Parts: sequence; C-alpha cells; structure tokens
Amino acid sequence: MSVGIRHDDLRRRNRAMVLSAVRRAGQPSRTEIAATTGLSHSTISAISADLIQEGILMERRKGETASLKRGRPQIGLALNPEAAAVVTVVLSLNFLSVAVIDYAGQIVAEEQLRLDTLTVSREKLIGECTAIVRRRLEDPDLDLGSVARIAMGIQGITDSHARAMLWSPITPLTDIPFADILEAEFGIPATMENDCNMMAVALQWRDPDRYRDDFIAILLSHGIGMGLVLKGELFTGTHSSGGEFGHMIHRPGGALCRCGRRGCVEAYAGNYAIWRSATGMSEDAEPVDVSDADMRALAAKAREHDGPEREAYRRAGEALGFGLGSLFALIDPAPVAMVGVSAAAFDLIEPALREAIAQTAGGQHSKSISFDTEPNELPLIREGCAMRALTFVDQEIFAPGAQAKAGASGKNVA
Amino acid sequence: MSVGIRHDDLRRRNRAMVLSAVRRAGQPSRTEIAATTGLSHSTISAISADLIQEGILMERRKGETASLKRGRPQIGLALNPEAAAVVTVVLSLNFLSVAVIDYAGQIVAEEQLRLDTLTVSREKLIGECTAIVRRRLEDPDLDLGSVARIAMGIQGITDSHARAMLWSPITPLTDIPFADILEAEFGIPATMENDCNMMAVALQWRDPDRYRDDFIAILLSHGIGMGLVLKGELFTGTHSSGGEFGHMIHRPGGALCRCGRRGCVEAYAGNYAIWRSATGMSEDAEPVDVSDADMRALAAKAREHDGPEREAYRRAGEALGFGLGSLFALIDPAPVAMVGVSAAAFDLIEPALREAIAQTAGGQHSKSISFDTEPNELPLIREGCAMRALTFVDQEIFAPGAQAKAGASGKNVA
DNA sequence: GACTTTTTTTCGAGGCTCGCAATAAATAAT
DNA sequence: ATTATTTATTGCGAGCCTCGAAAAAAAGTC
Repeated sequence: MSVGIRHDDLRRRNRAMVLSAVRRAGQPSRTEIAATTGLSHSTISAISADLIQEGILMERRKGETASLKRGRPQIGLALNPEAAAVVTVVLSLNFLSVAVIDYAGQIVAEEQLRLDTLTVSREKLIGECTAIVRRRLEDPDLDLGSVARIAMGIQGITDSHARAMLWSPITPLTDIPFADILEAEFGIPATMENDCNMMAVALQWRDPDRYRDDFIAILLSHGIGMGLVLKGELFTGTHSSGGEFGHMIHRPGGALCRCGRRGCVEAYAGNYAIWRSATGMSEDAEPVDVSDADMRALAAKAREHDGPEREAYRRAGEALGFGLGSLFALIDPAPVAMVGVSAAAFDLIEPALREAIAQTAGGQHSKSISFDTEPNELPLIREGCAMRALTFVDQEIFAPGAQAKAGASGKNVA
Repeated sequence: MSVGIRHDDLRRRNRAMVLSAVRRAGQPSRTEIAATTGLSHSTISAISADLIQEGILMERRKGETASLKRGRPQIGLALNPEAAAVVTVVLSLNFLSVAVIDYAGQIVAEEQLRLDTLTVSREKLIGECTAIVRRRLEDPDLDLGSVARIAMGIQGITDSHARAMLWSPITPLTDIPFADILEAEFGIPATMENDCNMMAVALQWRDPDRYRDDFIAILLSHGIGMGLVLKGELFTGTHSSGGEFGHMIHRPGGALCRCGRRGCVEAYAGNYAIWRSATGMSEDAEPVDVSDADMRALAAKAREHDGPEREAYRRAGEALGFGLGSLFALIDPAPVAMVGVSAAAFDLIEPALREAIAQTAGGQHSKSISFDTEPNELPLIREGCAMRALTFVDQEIFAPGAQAKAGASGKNVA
C-alpha cells in the first residue's frame, strides 16, 4: 500500500524540487531557491552543480539588473533549452495542431492542418496524427535535443491513466489509445490528456496568483467541459478524466443532450442548445453543429434587442448557475475561468448565472465569486500540454541520474 | 510553496509508516512490515527497536499460531495500549456521547447523556460538553496514559481546518469553535470533525477491502450528509467540511429545504421531506422534526400497501439518484454506504434511485454500483473520531522524538 | 542431535543534508 | 585608489539514515 521513503529517493526528490523552483521562478538564484525550498544553501549548491554539469540547468548572469543591491550579485539559474524537447498534439473539431517545444518552454516549430474529424476514418485519423508528428520530428532544419515526451490533448473523455481517448464529441470514433499509438510509433513516452484539464494547467502557469490552489476552468463551446484544480492538484475522476460538469443534471427529464440523455447542463448551455433555443426549435431537436461565426452573430443579435436570442443566453446562464451551485455545494466556491467562443458572450450569460447561483448552497458568497473570460481555447490547451509534458520531463531526468541525456559521462563533481 | 525534504524528515516519516502498518495490520511481524513498507529489514528492525524502547510498540508472541511454518517464528508487534489515550465526543440531536479510547483502539470508558440541543443555550451547550469530558478524564477509577488528543464529531458544517462548528441542524447556534474551547479547557489538542466524514473514516477501517480508495458514505436521516473518500484521502471542501451533497440542486426552484433554499436533494429525501410528502403536506411546508420511530412506522406503512407513503420514498429515491448521478458525472461511480434511519428503508428507495441514476452520465455503469446499508450512524461516527484521533497521535509521537510521552530518557539504542 | 528454514539483529559502507567557515564578487566609504 | 562592508556561493567535516551481507536466534525435520 503505502511505500516507505528510501535513502536514494531523497536526492531525487530534492533535485525535482530544484527543477520545479527554476521552472516556476524563471531565473532564480541559488539563494532564492534555498528560500523557497527550505533546503540549505549547501544542498542547493551541490544539486545545482550536478544539474549544470549534466547540462540541464545553465548559469545566466542577470545582465539587466545591474546595480540594485550591495553584495556579490546573484547568479541566475535557468533551464537549458537544449536539455530536451517535447511535442504537443492538439486535436479539436476539424483541426489538428502540433508544436515542438524546447526544455525552457519556447515553441521551436509548429504545424497545423484542417481535417474533417466528424467523418474521418479511424485509420486516417491515426495516420494523420502520426504523420504530422513525424514531419515535425524529422524536419532537417531543426536541431532538436532529444524529444523526451509527447502530450496530446483532445476534447472529450480520456481514461484516468491518460492513455486513451474514450469518447469525443468531435468524432464518432471511440476508444482510441493514442498514447500507446504514439509511443509505439516514435518510441517516446506519450500521454493523452483531456482538453479542459490542460486549460486548467495552463492557467496555473499563466496566472499563478489567481489560479493557484483551487479554481475551475469551464469550456463554453459546442460542449461544456471543465477542468478542476483542488489543493493545487488537477482533479480527475477515478476511472476517466472526470469533471463532466456539462453532464450534471440540471432538469431531470429535460432537454435532449448530445450525449443522448436528458436535462444535462450542456443541453441548455452548449452552443447547439443556445442555438436550438434561440431559433425556436424544440428541446427534443437533435443537436447540430453551429459555427463560431454563427454563434458570434447570435450573440450580437441578443445584445441588440430583447428576444428569443437573449432568452436563450439567459437560460444557458441559469443552467450553468445551478450546475456551479451544485458543484460549489461539494467543493466550496473558487475562481472560475470561462473559456471558449461563448465566453465572449459571457455578458449575456452572467446575470442569470449569478441569479441562479445565489439560490444554491454555494451561493452564500456569490458576490465574491469572480469570473474571467478567455475566448480562445486552443492556445491554452497547447500551453497546458506543453507544461504537462515538461514537468514530466523534470521528473524523469532526475530519476536514476542516467538515461536523461546530456553528455555527462562521469558523475563526479569537479 | 513546496518544501524540500530534509534529512531528519526521513526517519520521522518512516517511523510513521511503521506505526501505520502496525495499526492497520493488527499484529504484524517485522518481516511483514518490511514487505508492506518496502523498507529493508534492517531499517524496520532499528525503528521498531526504538519504538519498543519508547513504550509505543510491544512484542507479542503469537500464542495461537503454534506450528505452521518451519523456521524461526515471527514475533508480532502490537500497539502498546498504555502508550496514550484519546477522547471522542459525539454531539447529535438531543444526545451527547463521550468515550475514552486507549492507544490500541479499545474503549476504556464512556458516558452518554440526553440534552435538548434545539433549545439549549450556547453557554449550557459548551458547559455540558466540557463537563462530560472532564468527568471522564478525572475519573479516579481510571488509570489513563496521557490523553493525547480529543476528536469531536457533529452533524453539520465545520470549517476546513477542523476547528469550529459553523452551522448545524441540531441547534440554532452557529460558529462555535469547539476545538479551541476544548484545547483551552484541557490543554489537549482537539479537532472538530464533520459526522459524515467520520463515518467514511470508520468504514475505511472497518472494511478496507470494500472501502479503500474511492467510496461515498451518505447519511439518510433528518438531513442528508455525505462523506467522500477519493484516492484514499478524505475529501473536504476548500473552506468548509465540504461535501454538502444534500444541498446539491435537484429541481431548481422546487421544494423548500431546511436550509431555506429550494430544490435541494434534502428537500426531497430528508426525513422531514419524506414525511411531508407522505402526509400530503405542501412542498412549501416548514420542515419539522420526525422521530426515528415515526419514520420506521412510515416505512412499514409504505411496505404494506401502495399509497402516498410509498410514493414519498420513491420521490426520495429519485432525488438521491439524480444527485448521485450528478456527483458521478464529476468523480466517477464508487461504492456507496447508506447510513442512518432511512437506510433501513433503502428497499423502498433503491428502485427509483437506480432508475434515476441510469438516466444520468454516471449511470453508464449503474448496474455495477453497489449499495450497503447501516441503520445506526452513532457507532460509526465515534469509531471514525477515534481512528482520526489515533492516527493524529501516530504522527505526533514520532515527530521530534520527545514530548510524546513514554519513560524513554536516553535515546541510545542498547 | 545435526540439519534446514525462516526471522531478526549486527556491522560496516555509502549517501545525503546541515552548519560553519572560507572564498568570491560586487558596492560604499575613506 | 584602496579598504571596508555586504551578500552569494562553495568546501569541509559531522551526524544521520538506509542498505546489503553476514551472523545469530529460534523454531521444525530427519
């Protein structure tokens, strides 16, 4: 069950702490690292000497900060971009996007292509994914460090081990073990991540002040998804990627949801649901795809004058509000980021949402709940995949010292 | 933020592992402990020698198992009951119960009294609680080891630091910092725990096969409460005790709940809600207290013939089912234990519950979701408090070696 | 009674972190 | 220009801790 701590774990963990501190802080000095980790200066000195000698970290004199303090100037430590690289693959509706990212987090190459995901065959989908990655990896213009990990993000349900896509709204195909496929193809460790979880990871890196320990990222798009961070950790279900906020029940037996059931939050707040309601279609009408442009036009019309369009957004807000209220009954209120095309229409959604939330158990502090919006989900998803892959690398490089890469043959510190 | 691992932490943690292994396994040999913790035999030997010498563990020849295996017989290690003691205080509707428990988990003394919690004054409530604890602690018949911790459990909302009762259905009083009060009164560290959380903790110890990593304990009584264990850890909200399952929204704007809002699960499934519905009262009728005997009579009538009583239980099942369905959308299905007086009527509730759950996202595996029932919540709550207090002691005794107790003056191992 | 088997203890080796002292590298003062 | 001051980093020895191998202990088996 629980495993004891061995002696060698100690150094491994502390190396991980140092790497994490550097990745988080950007260019901290040894002294700063000692302060944030609580380890002694000697220890930090020893560990960073190892890491530099192995080519994972590098010293960088802080050129800019010339003369602020009196004593010996601090030497900034930075991640060596060439220590490794990772690949991100983001598959979304009709769109496939790949990026190569160096160890310091900078994009060094990318490629995108359109692809009819709703009708594509299984073979073709897998083929396109591996081909695009192969093209980026074999680009002769690019002098890559060893690529250490691939992180793939997709809208839909993934299994809890981050190995396979179980179900996705962007394709009728199910149960594709992308992680295994990519690993077999390239011999590089890979994971299959849920898009909303990656959005949450990205927010944590982008704005650690606001998104630190507990927060929620909600995707308002064709479907409704959620990424949840609790106590600083990404929360996933016990079997699947979890957090199927969009399929919490808003009205038992209510409107038809894309998932085939009735009354889900998504059946009132997804793009298709807003469209269905705004155009006077029945709640039982089959969900249809609505383009982002159409949604923006709809929002514009709703802002223009009161009518069925505005009412549709109001109902979406109500569903989201009751869903959030039920969620807050379980986990207490937390900051929320609204992401995706309908986040741009959040002004139309917010009043009804707040009104609904105030009627729930979580609504006691409804005034203090704050919402942020970000209309474009793709960059967030890619960023999350990148950070996820990189932190995995951080925790593999230090493991048994070897196998990471870097020309370090002798382990003795000079 | 994140803190590095110091060298001295190592021994502390491994001591904790050994204690935890012994508490869990009952009477394991050193060899078994080495196997479960993954530490070497030498290490276990050294640590257990320390613990025995400090009076925390004791050797116990396994008298019963005379001749099974060939080699040197194993020596069982057991917790020394006299190493410490803890006190549990359980406050429930009109009832206050205290127990003293030795370090090995056996009850050595207890006292219970009736008390009109709905009308009692703040001073009197606090006074009764401290007085009953004092009587047990000062009992001259009892030769206690040093009492190392007090754990108090109460139905209602507690703060996330386990210090105070924020709100409870059993009294109109709010915000009583019981943990601080008990600490000030007795100079013994104390915590204030939520009853459903303690039920979950107790289940984890009672039946670790069924209730291990992920499960749910639901209290079906006057109110509806929940204790949630995820990934082996008790899940609490970020600010309060969390898991207010009873106040997830079942029907927006629906029946009046005891909390003053409308449409909560509890407003359909709490004792008062079942009663209200069975007796043909309006959904807007003020919640009233219903005795356990009345509820049992109601269940009997519902079993006898179809009618409003049976329909009331059906509606309760529906509310619970949709609530669980929404919950399962977030965390994936898990085993459920139904506790409390209405758990005895679970036969009346289950069909509608399963039907509702099957209509939700979590219902994909509704067949495999299994329910257990336990009509009596009090023993569970006390057991949970006891185990919580004892595991806290486990993690305080090893800390800086000293201050725990035990006559160990010299630290050198002979 | 000698041999096997299994458990537990002993002992030396190797690692890790820490505190303290020493060294390095800048600015401020004279 | 030189010395003093301040702050950052490194070196070194001490003290723990865990591990592996071997020894000791305590049974059963032949």
